[in-house]
Amino acid sequence: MATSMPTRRVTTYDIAKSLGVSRATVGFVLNDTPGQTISEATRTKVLQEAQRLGYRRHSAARTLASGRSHIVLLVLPDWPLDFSLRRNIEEASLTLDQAGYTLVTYTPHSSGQARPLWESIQPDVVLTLNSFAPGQAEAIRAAGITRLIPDPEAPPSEDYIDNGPALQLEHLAELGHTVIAYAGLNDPKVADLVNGRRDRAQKTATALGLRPISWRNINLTDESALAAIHDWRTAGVTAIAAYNDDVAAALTGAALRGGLTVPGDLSIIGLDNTPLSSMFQPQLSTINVDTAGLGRYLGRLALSSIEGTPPPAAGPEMRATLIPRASTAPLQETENS
Amino acid sequence: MATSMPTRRVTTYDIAKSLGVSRATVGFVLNDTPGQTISEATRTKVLQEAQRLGYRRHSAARTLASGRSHIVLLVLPDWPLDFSLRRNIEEASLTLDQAGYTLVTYTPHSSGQARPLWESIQPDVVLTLNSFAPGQAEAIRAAGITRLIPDPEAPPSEDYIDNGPALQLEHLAELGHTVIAYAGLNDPKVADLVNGRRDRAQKTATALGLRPISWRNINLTDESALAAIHDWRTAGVTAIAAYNDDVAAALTGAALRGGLTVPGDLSIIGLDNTPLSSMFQPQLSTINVDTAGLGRYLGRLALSSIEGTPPPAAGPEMRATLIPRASTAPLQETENS
DNA sequence: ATTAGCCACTTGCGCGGGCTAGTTCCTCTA
DNA sequence: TAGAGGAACTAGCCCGCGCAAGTGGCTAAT
Repeated sequence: MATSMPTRRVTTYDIAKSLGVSRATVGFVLNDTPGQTISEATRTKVLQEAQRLGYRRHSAARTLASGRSHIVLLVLPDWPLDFSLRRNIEEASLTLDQAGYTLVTYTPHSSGQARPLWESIQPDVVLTLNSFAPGQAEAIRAAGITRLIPDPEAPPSEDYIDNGPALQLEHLAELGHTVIAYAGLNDPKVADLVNGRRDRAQKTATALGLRPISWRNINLTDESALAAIHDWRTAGVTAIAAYNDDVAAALTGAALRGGLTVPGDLSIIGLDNTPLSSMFQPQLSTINVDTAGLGRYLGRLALSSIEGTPPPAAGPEMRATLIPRASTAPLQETENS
Repeated sequence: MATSMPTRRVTTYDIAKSLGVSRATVGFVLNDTPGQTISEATRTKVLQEAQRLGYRRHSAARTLASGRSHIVLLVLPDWPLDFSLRRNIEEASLTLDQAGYTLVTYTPHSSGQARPLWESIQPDVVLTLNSFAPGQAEAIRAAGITRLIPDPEAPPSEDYIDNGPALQLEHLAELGHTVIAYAGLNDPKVADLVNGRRDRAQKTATALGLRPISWRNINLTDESALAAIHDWRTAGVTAIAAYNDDVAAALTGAALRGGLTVPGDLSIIGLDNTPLSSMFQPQLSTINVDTAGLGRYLGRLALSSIEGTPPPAAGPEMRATLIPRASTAPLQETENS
């Protein structure tokens, strides 16, 4: 094999020349440019020739000429990419891809990457899952990017996804529990999320006329979980809403090893509907979040922002739903220490 | 505030005009173009004006003109991004950044993203940590990218990092153990890694004149770990080398809960030197891998490939080192079933 | 006196493709 | 039979920047 000399890349010009048409025509075909009429014969000729020559668009040239990079940047927080998040991203990516956009994910690292990614690739939109860190939105704007989602100016619309904690509380209340605790995760990286969910739970409790829930952040260890359970038991707690399924699992495991029964002595409900939650013994009641649906929604949100169309309606399929299983049960009206 | 009319972006032309110099001069200053002599006065004038006008380079135009995107793409496998991997990436990113390149990470998702990232952003190099999946290298080449690391044509140089398993075996052998088992992780996503390390361990055992190690992949559950331990104990195994610290922790925990002592009855050594390993009780012997150093090395490797300079020497600081702690001990010459 | 060479720049082409403003040809009326 | 109108294209500018090739002025060497 000859060490393939730097064989120039195939351009629209090559296609045009070899077909005896103009570059513009080729461009129109390749982009399905609206408002252009191209005969079916020419269209297929161009497409075939492009295929034959192995044409691939030059994204940089396209970006330069059109002013749009067709790249959507998703700024991720520093949390571990768990099961549900990955599904979410994947689905958003797919949605965007179908519209000709590419999703790039990026985690700004603390140890100061000098040139943030949004400067290097000029995305059309920058997304984030929670909200932009202080100063971050300004930095992105300064790089010439005008479309940020969620809009840093808009008030935080906490409401549109995270109704999971509300469902947890409603479920437990419905089972007759009145003394409920909230178990967060003691990890600074997700502190914001934990606090957000807890607040949501607290509000729901108030709305339901329950007494204010007591909360505590635990580590995923037996000791930590047991200590929390011990305190809550002495305070008369009969049900726990957990930040996520991992926390619920830790609590349930600790409770069982500590000689309690679940849900007999203690009802515990998680959130996320991870595969683990249904394999656990007892199977954990939890909240299912349609991550795939959320991902698609995020993708459509980005598209609407780019194309200036009205934002997609948040479909009901995206609301969290309760998955009652074996770790929650009606309050037993028995001896209470 | 006037809804800032679409205020055109600042270009080198603007700087040049406002300073009364040519665009080229501005470009030379902004890029420190070698082989060009620019007076200090002009240089600072240009820099100041660029600053004042808020100039930011247009990456697409730069890519188009120069033929290089200054982007390095790191294709990640589908594993969870654990502690050490993140450090690794971060360090590589930093190294590249200092040379004016940007590292973008990307995980191809199974559910078929239509347009892989390397087509959308035309990176100068595509890196991967292990090796390219079958067909992947060809796909990348087809997109016009010529620089792949590791070179798919080169024979796998298994040797340059993963001497960790060898160290594990040597350590255990040195302590007098002769019947040693290897515990992998039963997760299809990391199967290649597991197999690679196990092979490495196996080879070392042979080289040391030990009898072939028996191996088994476990899940991170008590039952799975206990079952493995039980079988190995009946086979006379006195020491276990684990795929990583998590596996070592699972085994150690299970052994203790199963009534054995570690390292009294069983020596166990992990790999990765995760924070967990030193917090465990007993503290786990493990292998430290200089992930930060490896990250820097990867970055330099990419740079050398782009700039055509000879590849960096793999410094000794990148070799794995043994961290002997409390979970391994000399073989007890006692009753052996 | 001529030439060579350096300094500090400038001119201008081209990267690949989008897109506006034509142009040509054909068909269909009145 | 002219003219309107549309279908099916083409010409050519422009995007912002890199870079090769120049350009005039000046000094140092032949």
